[in-house]
Amino acid sequence: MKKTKKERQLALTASIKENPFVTDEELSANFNVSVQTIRLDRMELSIPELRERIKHVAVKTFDDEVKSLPIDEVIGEIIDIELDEKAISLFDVKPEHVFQRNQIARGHHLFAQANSLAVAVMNDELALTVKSELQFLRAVKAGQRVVAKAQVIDRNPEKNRAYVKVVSTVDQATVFIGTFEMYRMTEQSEGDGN
Amino acid sequence: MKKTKKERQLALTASIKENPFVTDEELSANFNVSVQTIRLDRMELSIPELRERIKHVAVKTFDDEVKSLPIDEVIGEIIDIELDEKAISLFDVKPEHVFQRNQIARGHHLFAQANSLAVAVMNDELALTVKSELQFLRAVKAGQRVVAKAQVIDRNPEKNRAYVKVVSTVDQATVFIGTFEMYRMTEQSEGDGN
DNA sequence: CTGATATTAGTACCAAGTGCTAATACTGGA
DNA sequence: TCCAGTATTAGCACTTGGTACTAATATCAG
Repeated sequence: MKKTKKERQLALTASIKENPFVTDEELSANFNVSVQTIRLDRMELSIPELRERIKHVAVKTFDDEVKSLPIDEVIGEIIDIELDEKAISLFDVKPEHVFQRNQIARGHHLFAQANSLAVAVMNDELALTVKSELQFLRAVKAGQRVVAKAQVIDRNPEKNRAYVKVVSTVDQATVFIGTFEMYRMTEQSEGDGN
Repeated sequence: MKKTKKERQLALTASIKENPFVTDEELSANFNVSVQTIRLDRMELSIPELRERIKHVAVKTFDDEVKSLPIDEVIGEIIDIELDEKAISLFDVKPEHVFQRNQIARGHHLFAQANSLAVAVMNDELALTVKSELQFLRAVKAGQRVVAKAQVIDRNPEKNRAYVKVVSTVDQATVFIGTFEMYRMTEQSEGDGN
């Protein structure tokens, strides 16, 4: 049985977002409605026609040929944080994070999650990693969710240091342990003129 | 005065390369020839029509929109490698690798370069990092080129282990030192059924 | 001046639409 | 049950940026 207008329009939006190259005709076939209905839907949702959509995608790429995104600000999603104390982040391992050969996550992704969490938990203008010791205990595979828990275990205000321990687990099993010696830059004294 | 056919076709190719979004009509105006001439030129040069050109640009970007995020197979460019012995890679620090606040490179990029170099130097089907110790000695800024040198310093064939030391420098100054205990997986014995 | 090459013109057609009008279907409430 | 209002479908003219093809002119070289 057919979906309601609302459901269809939601699905339509999703469908086009996922594949901007789809024509009204294909959509009408997918949703078992007439092409006109699809057009009306697009109007209401103010989704431009195929050619415009494609053009936008193309222009976008043409523009940013420069930037080619790096790893994001924080790797993983921080779901809990108590500054200067502890923090937790989640990282979903996707196919692009693993070795093709055996689907095992590359070490630097686990490190990136842990390290950026260690940086985030510091209650400072900026924190830099000085030293770190890592143990990769268990292979993590694509599709798994890594939970990283960071804990500030020690501080040395005179030397502007803090020590953070990060334990990452998958389904309660520890897969990675890292300790980080962080250099904190709280003082704005030597800030730039900006 | 008008250009010869050859000149025009050269200019046309360049023109379209520079701006794939130009229509035949615009081109015909640019070169002071008829639209048909432009079409004939495109035929001879086998340059596809506007929409196809745009679509290709769009598809390209759409493709790498998916994969762009992961760090690539090897971070940095390997310029010299002696399997099981040593390897060297270059990594140019770009704006996207640094903290916005102070332009200092994020630790995980240095780690990623070093770690992937350590993996690469292993003469094995696959190598995984087991443990590692890192020192971030000096801040690296955007625009600098990091030279990472990996050296296999020890081996323990019975335990399938190897030890790799990576020293990264910028202008001869050491910025990062990492030691990696690697687990090697040479034996195909326990391979999956794939 | 002739023949080949180059250019222009014009027609029919296509895809993937927009914009508009009109008919039909469906659905909820008095 | 009927009626109003919303939803859906249909149909037609028109638009862009072309393709495919034919035919008429220009232009130039020997």
